[in-house]
Amino acid sequence: MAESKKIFLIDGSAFLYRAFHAIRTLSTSNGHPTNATFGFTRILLKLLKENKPEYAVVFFDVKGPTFRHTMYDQYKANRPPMPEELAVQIPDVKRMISALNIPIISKIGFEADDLVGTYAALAEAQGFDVVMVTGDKDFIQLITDHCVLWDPMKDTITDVAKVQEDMGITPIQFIDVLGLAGDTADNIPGVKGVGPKTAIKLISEFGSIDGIYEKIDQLKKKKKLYESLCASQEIVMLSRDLATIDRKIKVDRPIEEFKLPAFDTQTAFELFKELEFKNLASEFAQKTDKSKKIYKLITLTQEMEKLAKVLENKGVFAIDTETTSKHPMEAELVGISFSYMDDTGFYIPIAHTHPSNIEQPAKEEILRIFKPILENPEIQKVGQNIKYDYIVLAKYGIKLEGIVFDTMIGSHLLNPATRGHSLDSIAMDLFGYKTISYEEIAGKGKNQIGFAETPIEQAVNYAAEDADLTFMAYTEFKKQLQEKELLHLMETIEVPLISVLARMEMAGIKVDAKALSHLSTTFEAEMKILEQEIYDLAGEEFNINSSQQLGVILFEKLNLKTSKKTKKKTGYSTDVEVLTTLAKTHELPEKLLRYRTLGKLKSTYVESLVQLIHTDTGRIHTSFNQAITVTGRLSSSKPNLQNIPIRKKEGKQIREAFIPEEGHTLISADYSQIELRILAHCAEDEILIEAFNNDEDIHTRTALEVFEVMPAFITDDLRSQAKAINFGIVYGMSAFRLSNELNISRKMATTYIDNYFKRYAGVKQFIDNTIEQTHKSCEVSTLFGRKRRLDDIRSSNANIRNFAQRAAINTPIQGSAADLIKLAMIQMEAALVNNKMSSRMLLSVHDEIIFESPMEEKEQLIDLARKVMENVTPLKVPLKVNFGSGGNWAQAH
DNA sequence: CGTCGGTCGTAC
DNA sequence: GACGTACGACCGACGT
Repeated sequence: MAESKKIFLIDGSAFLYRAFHAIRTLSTSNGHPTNATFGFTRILLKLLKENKPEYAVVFFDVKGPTFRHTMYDQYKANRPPMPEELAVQIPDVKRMISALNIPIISKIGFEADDLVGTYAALAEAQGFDVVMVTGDKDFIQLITDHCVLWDPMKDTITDVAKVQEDMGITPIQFIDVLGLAGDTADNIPGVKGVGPKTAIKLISEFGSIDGIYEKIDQLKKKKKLYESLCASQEIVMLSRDLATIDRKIKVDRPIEEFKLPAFDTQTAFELFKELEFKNLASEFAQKTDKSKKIYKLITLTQEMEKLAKVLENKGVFAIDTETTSKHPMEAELVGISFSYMDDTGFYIPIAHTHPSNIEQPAKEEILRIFKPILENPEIQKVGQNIKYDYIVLAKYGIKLEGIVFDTMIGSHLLNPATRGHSLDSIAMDLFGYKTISYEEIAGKGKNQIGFAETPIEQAVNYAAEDADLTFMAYTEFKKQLQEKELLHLMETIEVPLISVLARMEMAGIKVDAKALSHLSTTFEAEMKILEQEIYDLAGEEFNINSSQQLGVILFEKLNLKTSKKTKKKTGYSTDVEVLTTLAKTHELPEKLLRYRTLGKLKSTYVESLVQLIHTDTGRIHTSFNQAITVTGRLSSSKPNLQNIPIRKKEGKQIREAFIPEEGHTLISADYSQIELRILAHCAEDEILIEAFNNDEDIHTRTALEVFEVMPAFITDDLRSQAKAINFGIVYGMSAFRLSNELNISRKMATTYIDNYFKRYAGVKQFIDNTIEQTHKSCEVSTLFGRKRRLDDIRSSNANIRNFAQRAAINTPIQGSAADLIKLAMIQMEAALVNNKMSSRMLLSVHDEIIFESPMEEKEQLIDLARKVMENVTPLKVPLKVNFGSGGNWAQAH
């Protein structure tokens, strides 16, 4: 069967708007919006990929009046002007279409619709099968046996049969449907009280508008409809004419011109890179020319000594270790690579197991030659996540000194909002360079091998490339950080912190494995009982952990009253708030809450903690990440030791399993009200400053100010309400949220907040200023110069904008606190060394540092930590640190 | 069998 | 819609 040729006619104007609204705010790092361009690109790529069209063309409306305006001066009169953020993207969209080598057509006085209609007719006449690519229902009228409509966003195809099936009419009759129903978006009136449904019904019954008016008497019994039809006959005719797509406009480009040439991947790549569509850029990247790269295998003693000499003379180089594991505490060295110059790299294999003729140098020999350089603080080292290499090398008795830069952290400081600062993405971003993937040398899936099993010949290029790119990225990032005034933060906080964190991770924290196993058994036993009770109450067995199944049981089977939907409206919410309410009327929710509490503790904490106890050290070694959070806080993972329970009784038992080494004690040093103190400093608020200067209880003070009562009347309850307000302020809380939190009326909550801002006028001023400034610069910064872009603050979507406004308030506060405690950690580490103490820093939990101290050093540690931490940096209010100590983490707190 | 979005819950 | 920042367990849909 001969395939006829296919052409895709794309309704560009419609997709511009749809893409703009479908995709949330998206912009380049300098604030240029790209959401519409991105959405449009996705549609076109989907089209190209799935349909591999031979012919295609994109049509756009032209700004200015069309023949429809001549027919009807109110045409589209209620259409608001195109949003500025969309308008500025039109050139990008057109460049993108051109980069994909798809022709663009528009014609003065006509809309994209008419061009589609005309070319559809032309193409069909020339024997094409036509696919109209649009989501606009107006195009239904153009559907024929050889012309269908495809909505790529919903992925639906509408043809003659589908129209018949859905509406019982022919496509051409749809014009009359539009004539009757009108179109509010285009300001076409239609018949009053007649919507699409009635219109379809009428047309399928009478065949056409003319048919209706010929037999209008039949409708007399439906008085209202009859009257409005009679009253608007003229309008209907006009509406019908306006809705009719012109299929015969004069066009000059022959269809043969819409035959698509293969498009230029390079141009597309350049454009995607410019627009910062990273995934697309990476997809379109050509294999970068690797011919100028010089990667060398080094195995002989002589070569190693020569390399060591060069590294020493250069004074700065990149280092990367290849190992057997992603977890540095588990990792064994397999090789080391170095680079001191763009486009070069050296690899020294150490422990490859793949059979080979290459003789690997002896480990002792390598260490002997390179140890002096690696430990020399005068010789500068840069790395990609160099904390990892620090820990690995430490295991081999090498104390890496002279760390001056980390490209992962550099990438994050420049763009904290993006996840993924891997060397691969950095290389792509900076140089459009596609690195050798690990899969390429080690395979993927379950067949993947460890690095040690890879052949040395392949490992050389992979490993040397890493060092090379790290060195190149270092040069570039350093320049960029300098330009953006971030280099100081890098050099005074982030870099010195690297080795501090490395030592904390190596130290780890001791856990009582027996206590944890005991907890596990206890929890499990109670859960087992609860499980059966829940099944009995439900009358059937189901997956208790599935909130979806639970929703059905609670709200459909037991008919309990639903109170809210889930955030994304995918089902019934069954969170703690809902279940607590339901617990008043039924036993099941109560049991479930208990089950959830225990399950959470068991699976998230007890079990994962036991698994992560290191076999050699018997301790838990978390990973602190410097390049994750948008505000500059650290994060902790594998395991996350920053969210170990503390508030509830059962949770506390988990904290009790964290214990000090024999003869030691755990000491917790906790910054008191760090965020509110920073707020006081930033806002220069008189009352806040005064309260902190007098070392007052800040929540009590807020209660006094907000509730306007005498000190003697401040109850515990009032104080905790004030506490909620204080927290809320830092997070930009609404009256809605506060009223929920405090279980008071919305009006009351508003009064409280008003009172707060009246009394704390400096805070009010600070918030207003911050939002205003951020709106201007699209950026916020912390006391120490850390920056976060907030393009969303200019969004036309109120939700997105409000979110950005709250982030604009919170980020300087949370971020400054993070900077401050990082600085404190750096100074503490130095102070411990200076005082030749054996106490160690183990953990940091945002406003708290955990130390492990020999019993006899406890008081000295507390004195020292107080001195260092409270004086870490001068603010307009004093800093205060609370200490606690004990035989486990719960006691220390 | 892996990935990914959604929901929930823990911390500061 | 409605309070900022994280990590991670589990479910269930979806793709390979």
